[in-house]
This record gives sequence, structure tokens and C-alpha cells, in this order.
Amino acid sequence: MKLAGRPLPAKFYARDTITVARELLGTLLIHDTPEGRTAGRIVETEAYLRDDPACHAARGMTPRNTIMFGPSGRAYVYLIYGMYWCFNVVTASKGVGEAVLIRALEPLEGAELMSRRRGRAEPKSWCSGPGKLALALNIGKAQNGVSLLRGPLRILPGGPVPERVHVTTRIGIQAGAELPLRFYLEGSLCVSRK
DNA sequence: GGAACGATTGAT
DNA sequence: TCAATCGTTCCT
Repeated sequence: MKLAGRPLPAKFYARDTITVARELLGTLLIHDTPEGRTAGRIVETEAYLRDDPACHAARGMTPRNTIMFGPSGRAYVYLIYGMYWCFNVVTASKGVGEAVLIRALEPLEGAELMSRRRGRAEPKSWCSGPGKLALALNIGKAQNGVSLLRGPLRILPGGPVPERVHVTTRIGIQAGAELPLRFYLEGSLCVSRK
């Protein structure tokens, strides 16, 4: 897998959030840090929409969710349960508070780093959940608001996507639980739940 | 100022 | 099934 080339352009993100969530499947998430490079193929996403009660932005702008209302193509990173970071991609037009949660990756590069950061866990579980992949790629508070169009944290186009896309309800939410807004590559061993 | 809660995870 | 753990949000 070649991890070079141009990141996905701004136009990719400035679209309907459900479309972006689907089309992010198969793309490549890369994080270069002083420790080295870690990268993986996105295999699971969830869409969060402005009129969706589970979306942080559904009840208007707050200090935490301000990034979601800004330009698309940036990272929205927040702390959940006081312990884990969740990495999202901001989508749609400026002023529209929507994003895609990246829920799972298939590890592609940086096995040694991921192994060290994830402790005792098998490779297919390094990035099989939002909190896990944030740990494996060392994504946290410092990445909130950064551009994904250039810089150390970026997303490159993937190859063709042969797998079927599976659509289900989202994981771990109460309100809006019935909405079919979770997408994953059927057959992937690295999704958070099948 | 205080309290309830959460887009999770790993151990029991 | 359950605890860990703390920033955010909302209420007083």
C-alpha cells in the first residue's frame, strides 16, 4: 500500500455528511509524529447530522463543538468518558454542525508504534474502536481543529473498494439510536462490532 | 457552585 | 455486567 500522494481535497468533505461517511471507507488515515508514522485504512464510520439528537451540535454551538460549525476537512476531537479520545472529520458547509466519527481502521503502517501504544492487544484490535484508534495513532486534544488537507494528520484516497458496505444503527447512543448512520466494510476483521 | 452524564474500553 | 475517570453542559 502506497502511503504517498495528495490528501483528499476540501471538496471531498464539503458534501452531504452521509455521502462522506460512506466514501471515507477504504481511505487511508495517516499520522506522522516525532515517534514515527502510523497509518490505517478506514473500515468503519458513523455520520452525525445537525438535526440528529445524538449529534453534539444538535442543540447549538457550545465551546466544545465549535469546530463542527467551522470549515469542513478539519479534525473534531473530544474526550469521552473522561478516558478516551474520539476522532471525527468535519463535513458539510461552514455553519453546519455535522461530522463523521472514524470508528475503526485496518492497521497499515507503524506496527511497532501501535503495539507499544496499545499495550497488550492483538493487531486486529489495535484500531477496532474509536478510543482504540486514537490511542494507536496518538490522536488527542492537540489534534482538535487541525486541517486534514495538509500537515501531519491527513487522509489519502484509497484504492478501489471491493467490499460491500454494511449499514447499521450507531453504537453506544440513546437518542437517534434507530437511525441507519453507521457504515462499515463487510468482511473486515477490524470493525468494532459486526 | 454542583450534579449528572457520556459517539468507550477492558476486566470480571 | 461493571468500574474507571473527567470535561462538558445544564441547573440552581
